[in-house]
Amino acid sequence: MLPHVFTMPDQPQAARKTLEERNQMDDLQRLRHSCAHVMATAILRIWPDAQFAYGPPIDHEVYGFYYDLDMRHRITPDDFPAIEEEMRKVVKENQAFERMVVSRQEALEMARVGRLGALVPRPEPSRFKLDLLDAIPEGEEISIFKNGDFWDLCAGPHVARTGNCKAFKVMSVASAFYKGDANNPQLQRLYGTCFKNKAALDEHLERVEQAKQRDHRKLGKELELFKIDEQVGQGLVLWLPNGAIVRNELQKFISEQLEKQGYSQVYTPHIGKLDLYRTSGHFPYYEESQFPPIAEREVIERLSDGNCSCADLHNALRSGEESGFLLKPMNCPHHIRIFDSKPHSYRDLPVRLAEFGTVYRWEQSGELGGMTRVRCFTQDDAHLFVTPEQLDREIQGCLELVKIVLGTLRMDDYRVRVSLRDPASDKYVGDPANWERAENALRDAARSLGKPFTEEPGEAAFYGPKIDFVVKDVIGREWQLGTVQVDYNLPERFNLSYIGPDNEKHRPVMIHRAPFGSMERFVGVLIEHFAGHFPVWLAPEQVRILTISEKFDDYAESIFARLRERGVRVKMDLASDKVGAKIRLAQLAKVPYMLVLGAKEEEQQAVSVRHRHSGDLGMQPIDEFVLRITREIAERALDNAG
RNA sequence: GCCAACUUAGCUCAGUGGUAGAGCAGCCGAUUUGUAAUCGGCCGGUCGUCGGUUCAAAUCCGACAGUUGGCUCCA
Repeated sequence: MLPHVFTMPDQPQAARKTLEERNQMDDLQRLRHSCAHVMATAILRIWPDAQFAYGPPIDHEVYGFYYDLDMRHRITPDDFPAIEEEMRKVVKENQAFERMVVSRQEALEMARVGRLGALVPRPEPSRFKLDLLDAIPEGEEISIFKNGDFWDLCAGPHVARTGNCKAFKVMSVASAFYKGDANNPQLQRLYGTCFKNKAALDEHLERVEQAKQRDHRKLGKELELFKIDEQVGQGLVLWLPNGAIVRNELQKFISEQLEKQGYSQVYTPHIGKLDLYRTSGHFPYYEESQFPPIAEREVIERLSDGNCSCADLHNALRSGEESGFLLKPMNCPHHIRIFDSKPHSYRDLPVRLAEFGTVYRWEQSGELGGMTRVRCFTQDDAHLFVTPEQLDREIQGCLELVKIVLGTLRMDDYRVRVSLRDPASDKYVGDPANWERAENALRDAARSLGKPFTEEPGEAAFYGPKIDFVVKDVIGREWQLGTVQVDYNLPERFNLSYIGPDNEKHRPVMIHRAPFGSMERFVGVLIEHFAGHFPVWLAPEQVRILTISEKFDDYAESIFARLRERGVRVKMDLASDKVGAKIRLAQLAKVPYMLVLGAKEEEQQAVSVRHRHSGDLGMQPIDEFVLRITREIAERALDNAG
């Protein structure tokens, strides 16, 4: 479950737009596309052997376009100034973008003599352009765009002159497989962006810089929320005390909601027998994304005595000849065995089994990062066993939960994706009528969220349709958080049943749902959502007491005790610093409330309250503050000041 | 997994072939302070690891590990 989603710029094939779509390309895209040509021109002047592939404008938070290329020189960020310098010259030359329609023959000839994506004919053919030409359907118009000496196979459209690309920046260099296929060679991908004017560019760069300040990896370190330790392992999150508080509060909150919705919470072990996952189909089908199986000591010893190799052991486990265990990649098999531990009447249904269940997946090393892509994570998982008639209502219930929790955190910047089956394919299990019903139920549920959603036929799993919640991180990457999936497959595989009113056995339908995905990813996204300024109920440190001088240590102790007794997470700063310094530290630690204590306060049994956003709130009786903060915590209120 | 860049004190970073530096944090002392940095001292690193080149390596080369940006993958 929990597919991680990564959406990047349109891949070439998908990018083949119709003429109409291209005409609708907005001004900014047109400008950026033109800037990509300016960049290519500049690169060729510096490195004449560059072979260009694709160079589209993209819809991305940070980047505005890229151009994929291949050449001997490896571009590094040190090269950016020189590239930009050369680009400025091209802009200054104010070359006209000229469109020229050619026949396929003519285009092929240009590519053969290396004239496309080039300043002059070259000994080497324009190999990517040749390939690109192949992809253009017969009968479609083929156009060449020229600016100065640079000729490129390009559908356009472009701005009038290179002089329009006034405000640009080369942003980043990375690599990309040609045509997005891992079997193809890797090209250098140079990202850049371009705006109408310098002010707009500067504003954009400033925004990108601001966004980086909220990166959960940076804040996670600064606020001591979590760490990933080299000695523990890649992709294995250590929740530090502060992060653990945030997670705990969230889990408490979610648990409360689960109770209200009639869920039963369960606990299950982190491993299970291989046979369990054979039944579920997870092993060895998804083998490459699981940690390798665990063999029993007795088996290892017996086989080693017979000179058995690692490969033999592996094969014996794989084939089932020997038994072993698997770190669980999903919680459903365990929950299914709980459901199946006794017979069920239709009157018992729905059975809703919930667990903050920890799962392990072998993600590729290059994909790991922060808390958003890890190898061990805890899902806010649950499995609902329902009759077909109950499906609609239960799906609705799942979305209710999402609405409540995301609403409380005011996280409304997500998109909803409904994944449906591909009508043309026959890979799907389960009765088509049931699918129809489930898809309608999911669609209705999505509609009830009151947010725009996309329907994506062909994206459903083979076992059932689903609805996903997708959010963006600070650098524009999309991550899937929650998911609600209907499953017709596992009840079959485990031969689940309930006794219906007709006294016959019936097959239940399962719903997998993890409304926030994993605690790791959710908290990672949450850190960025709040920029580390957690609302009081989530804040690891809710109040910090700052004394004016050591004379007030005793008074501080009494306030401290008072707050702690009421369950408030409070700390004291009794150092001999000035208040200004103490405030600075508390602000940097993003503590929501600071209580400044001096002579005035002690005299009147009061506290001077400072809020991290609103500043000095003045002096108030301690009782009043206790009331204020405990209410704020109980209500799970957000900072008014944001 | 692939391509590239990066890895120096707990943190942020300087140091490009000649015996390791700063600020912050920590500790000690002085100061007793009113809403975003009081002053001074001390402690702290076999420069990611291993190997190579060199009279000499944080610095050059290689392998490995980790991080970052992409690509690929993601039940």
